[in-house]
Amino acid sequence: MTKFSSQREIVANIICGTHQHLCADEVLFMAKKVNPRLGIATVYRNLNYLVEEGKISKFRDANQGYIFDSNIEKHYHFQCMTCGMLYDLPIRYNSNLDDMINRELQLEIDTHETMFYGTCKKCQMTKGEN
Amino acid sequence: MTKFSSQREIVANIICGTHQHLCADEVLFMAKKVNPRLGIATVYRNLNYLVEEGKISKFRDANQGYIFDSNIEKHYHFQCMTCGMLYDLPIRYNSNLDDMINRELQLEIDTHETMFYGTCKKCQMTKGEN
DNA sequence: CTCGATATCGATAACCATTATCATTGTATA
DNA sequence: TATACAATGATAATGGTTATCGATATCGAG
Repeated sequence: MTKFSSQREIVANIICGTHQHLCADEVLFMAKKVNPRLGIATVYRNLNYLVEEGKISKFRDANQGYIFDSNIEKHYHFQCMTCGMLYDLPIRYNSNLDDMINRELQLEIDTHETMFYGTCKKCQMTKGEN
Repeated sequence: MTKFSSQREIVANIICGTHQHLCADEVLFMAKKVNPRLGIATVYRNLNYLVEEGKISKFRDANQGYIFDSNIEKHYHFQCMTCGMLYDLPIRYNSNLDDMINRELQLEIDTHETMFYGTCKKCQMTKGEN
């Protein structure tokens, strides 16, 4: 039986109240502003609870560690290889791909994750200056 | 200036002579059969050299750590969430996606990586038995 | 309201994959 | 061969995540 805790509420509010992609350290940093005694273990615990409950998702980027995402709709990401910034891409999830592979290769496809890599607008301009 | 070493040759032969996806531990295990003194640092060093030289590629799966892949053609992967097995998918890389995003969102897209998740044929059958 | 069961916290140890260090060994060229 | 230096390999360090466990907080029963 799951009990209320202010720490869980803080973590949930941080990750759900933002449309950014946050790593555990960033969540900890923000959580400490509300409750400075809150620790990294509590952050991971509650982020993983939220993932299990399907309220947020997590994925990996080009670097080490997990990125936590309050957007649980299936969607695609872009990461700038110069500054590391992560963006959601405003293109629709192609579920036809899953169906097609399911049908043609007899695999049970649940989902797919796609990460686009390249250079963001800001870094394209900065490059030109050098 | 890069010099010959038998260890580098062993690692290169293992990863290039297979069509599997190998993690560093697996490469070490196979390399030790040829030269038992070969260490994990040498495995990583030489795998990363090969990646830098563009002779192999590396990516992440659902678990921790890197997967090294001798197939440097852009292609898609499938991972069975039951047994963890990784497969190349026999569908062509959709470079139109990169071009489309490049054009419509003014991002400089170099590439994209897609991982499909689901259940492989073998595990579909095993599931039915329970 | 108080008590007791137990879920949660949080400091920190443990873990695991990867990378860095550095004395030793191997390679190649003058 | 002698010399320069690239590469090795044992191991320490690193960094992110998870496990441990005594202390604390929550909540339902009485």
